[in-house]
Amino acid sequence: MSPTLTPGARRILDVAAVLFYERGIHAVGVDLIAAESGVTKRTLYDRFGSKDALVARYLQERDERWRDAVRARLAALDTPAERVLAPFDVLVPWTAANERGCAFVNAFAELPDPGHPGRAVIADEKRWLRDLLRDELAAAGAADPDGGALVLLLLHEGALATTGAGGLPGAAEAARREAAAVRDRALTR
Amino acid sequence: MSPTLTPGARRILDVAAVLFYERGIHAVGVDLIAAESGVTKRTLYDRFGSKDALVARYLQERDERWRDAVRARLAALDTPAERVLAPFDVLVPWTAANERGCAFVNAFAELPDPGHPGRAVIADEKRWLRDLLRDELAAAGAADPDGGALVLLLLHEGALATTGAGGLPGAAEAARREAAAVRDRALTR
DNA sequence: CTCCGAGTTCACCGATCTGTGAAGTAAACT
DNA sequence: AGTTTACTTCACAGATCGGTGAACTCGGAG
Repeated sequence: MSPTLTPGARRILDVAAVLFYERGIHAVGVDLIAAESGVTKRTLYDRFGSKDALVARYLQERDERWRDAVRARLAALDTPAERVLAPFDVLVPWTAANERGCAFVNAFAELPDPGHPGRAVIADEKRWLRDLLRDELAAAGAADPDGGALVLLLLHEGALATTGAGGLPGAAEAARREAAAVRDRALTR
Repeated sequence: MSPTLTPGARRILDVAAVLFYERGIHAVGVDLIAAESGVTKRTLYDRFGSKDALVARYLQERDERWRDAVRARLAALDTPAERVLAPFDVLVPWTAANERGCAFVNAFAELPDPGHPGRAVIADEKRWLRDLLRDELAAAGAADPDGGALVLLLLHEGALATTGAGGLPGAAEAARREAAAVRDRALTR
């Protein structure tokens, strides 16, 4: 999938991922990214072309890492009912390690232009999760997979927002508990 | 509380509110705000002191407007059960008019410095809503007002995030329906 | 030996950023 | 008449922004 980054490009992307998430996209300049990567700005532009493209790559890689975590959790779960909660299982440790909320929501806040290459990545990420929740609910035999998936999505996104801007570290656990209750109601009825 | 803004300052704040929300805080410069307000940059600094202070004022005023809307809704509701849903009643038209998500979550994404004057406003806003939900649940006789308030908060914030970055305009209605179900369970048990 | 990819150094571009200093104007208030 | 309030004009500062051009080094592969 990704055409094997050069060592320098790898470092740039790792540094950019941390800085963009921790400090925001607009607040972090290419000069800082280059300096922190032990690389010149010239190399950054030779590898990525533009800051916008680098931002898109950052979001893309973060999306991949998160999907891999969800897929890994799914692979460890057998019963359809358990599988519905897989994203919430991942969410608990994820929010503990990422206290600045959802990187995609944050990026959305900073990228008002719908034509920005990063916007497509954001849209993909949200759609992927919603589709996954819907499919798992359907596989578990829920009466209204679409409606249920939307409610679970609300809880998921709410937990991310609430751990970030809300400053409530326990939000993910609460979201997981409530998600289980929503699932049970969707299955028994 | 607010010491009656001068006409110029009023225009500056109105323009800044739109631009900050639509395009982001870092992306909007003071030159643009001044120009769009029909005011010179000098006036902007004479009235507000700094961009950071202007940002804080923008958040503060938005917070006040939103609280007023919730309080107005509360004033029109009688039964304790209805009152619990007041923030969700406000949320439906609010999200329809503000398609770029929660201004406070967005601002949080752009203001990583905990010392920024805007951060206190963000924290206040979230706490106010959580306390209100808790108090209304308690007044309605809920068994666990704290736990219930957190779940309702998750749905509320989830709806805002999902209408914004998620691009799902119907999220607020779904959140309101689910909030009603959560409330009913909290009251009957 | 030669070529190429990866990365370096360094100077530079034009634009934009927040913020300030000094002086002047017009109207309203006392 | 005098003072205050609100705002203007204009020039300027210092930094930082994203992005580029040209030439150079170095190691590995053919």
